[in-house]
Amino acid sequence: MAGLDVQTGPRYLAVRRAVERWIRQGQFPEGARLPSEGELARRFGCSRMTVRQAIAALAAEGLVQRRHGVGTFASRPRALRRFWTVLSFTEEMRAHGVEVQNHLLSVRRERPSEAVRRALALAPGELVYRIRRLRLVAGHPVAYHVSCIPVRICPGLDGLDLASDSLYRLVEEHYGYRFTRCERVYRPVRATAPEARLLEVPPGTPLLLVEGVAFVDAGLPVDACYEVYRE
Amino acid sequence: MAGLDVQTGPRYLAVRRAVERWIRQGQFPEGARLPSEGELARRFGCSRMTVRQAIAALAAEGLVQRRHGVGTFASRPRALRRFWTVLSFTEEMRAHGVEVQNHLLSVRRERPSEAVRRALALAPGELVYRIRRLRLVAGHPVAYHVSCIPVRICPGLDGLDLASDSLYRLVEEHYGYRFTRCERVYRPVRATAPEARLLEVPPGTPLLLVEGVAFVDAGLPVDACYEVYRE
DNA sequence: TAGTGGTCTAGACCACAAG
DNA sequence: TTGTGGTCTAGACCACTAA
Repeated sequence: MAGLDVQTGPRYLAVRRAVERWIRQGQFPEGARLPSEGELARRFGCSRMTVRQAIAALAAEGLVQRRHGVGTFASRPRALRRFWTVLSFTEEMRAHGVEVQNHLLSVRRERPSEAVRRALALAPGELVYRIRRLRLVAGHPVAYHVSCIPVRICPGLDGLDLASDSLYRLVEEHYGYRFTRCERVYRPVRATAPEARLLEVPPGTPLLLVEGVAFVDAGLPVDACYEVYRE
Repeated sequence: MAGLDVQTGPRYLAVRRAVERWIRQGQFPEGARLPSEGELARRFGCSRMTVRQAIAALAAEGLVQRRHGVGTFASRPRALRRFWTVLSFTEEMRAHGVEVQNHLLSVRRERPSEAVRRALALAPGELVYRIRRLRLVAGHPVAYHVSCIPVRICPGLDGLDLASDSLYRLVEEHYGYRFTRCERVYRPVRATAPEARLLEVPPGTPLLLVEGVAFVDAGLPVDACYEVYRE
């Protein structure tokens, strides 16, 4: 009658399944308002707290959105955008509800290393901005990040607000590029002395090294980066 | 007296802050059992449901682990192990509390494509196991995955239970290897007709393509994989 | 003002794990 | 058997939003 499953198990899971079915089968298309919690409780013949438990699970999954004082709305299942956002650490963490502080250690015009020169296909003698940052979560350092970006491609990058915004977003907005591809290598390393100091771990602690290159539309390599992660 | 904040706001947030502080400051080191929910309710002068709301939030964050019938235990903020587990989709999803079903489409001994042959540094004429799988979350396909593993390195792989376990875990356990490095390329593609059919999207839908090679200790390439993700 | 979600209570019984 | 977390109730009042 109310659409509850015949299946056994906790009542809130039955409610959850029922509401999920409504949304997935299109009875509540994206953006539509669901019945209020009180109404659902009445329909399913359970208490409002039980309905809330079901709805909370769906909200955590991204299948519904709750708006205080307004209602609960059908939404899209967010699936696995995680991999996209490998491109942008800051945005990924924000999407997970984790506050990230980017502490800018330094940004300098430098002569690139041979590896970076090759990765970015630079002409001999060409300079890069070398951007060193520390990523902090809840005040604790979690990663040390070095990006190298050709001065020719992003002139004046050192004058922008690198501390507070996502580097990739900044490059996209100020220089009109769009990152579309990246290559990454993941491998374990042990913390060097300076890395250990920055990340507040003993030297030699196992870290994850991620090295990579990010490309924009035309296949142009724009960022050669080096990161080490704690944990 | 119970360590509740002076700060304003919902009571469950005060409880949450207090318990979080206990753990972060080491009063409950990793693995230690926290007071029971009833005990916490008594200490904080609130109902058990309020304590549960606080603990649920910490559990979602990974700062505590709950074990039915046993207790609640301090854990490590999981920080960013995400990147490690790029190596194993199944394990990563499980760690996030998402049930993944691996639907085995086929596993066959095949002659590899030229690209795979190069990636795996195969001798001419060498064969690979080509493992085609569909990843399902909540019954819906989210990714199509093709792995190629040299028959020489993992003989008899086609006889193992590829459907129910993580492929990498299986290889590590049965053949004594340990995956330590992987290379990945991420880029957007449009769904081909067969991919569209498998992932239940219209052909041409934007997908994320991840191509890569995974290596074991000695630097030996063991898996050349190709995956496309919805969304 | 009316209706919504957000918080909270003081109980209850069940399922699970371990001694 | 004991103690834990898991589920559930039938209310209550608050905070927010929109009419």
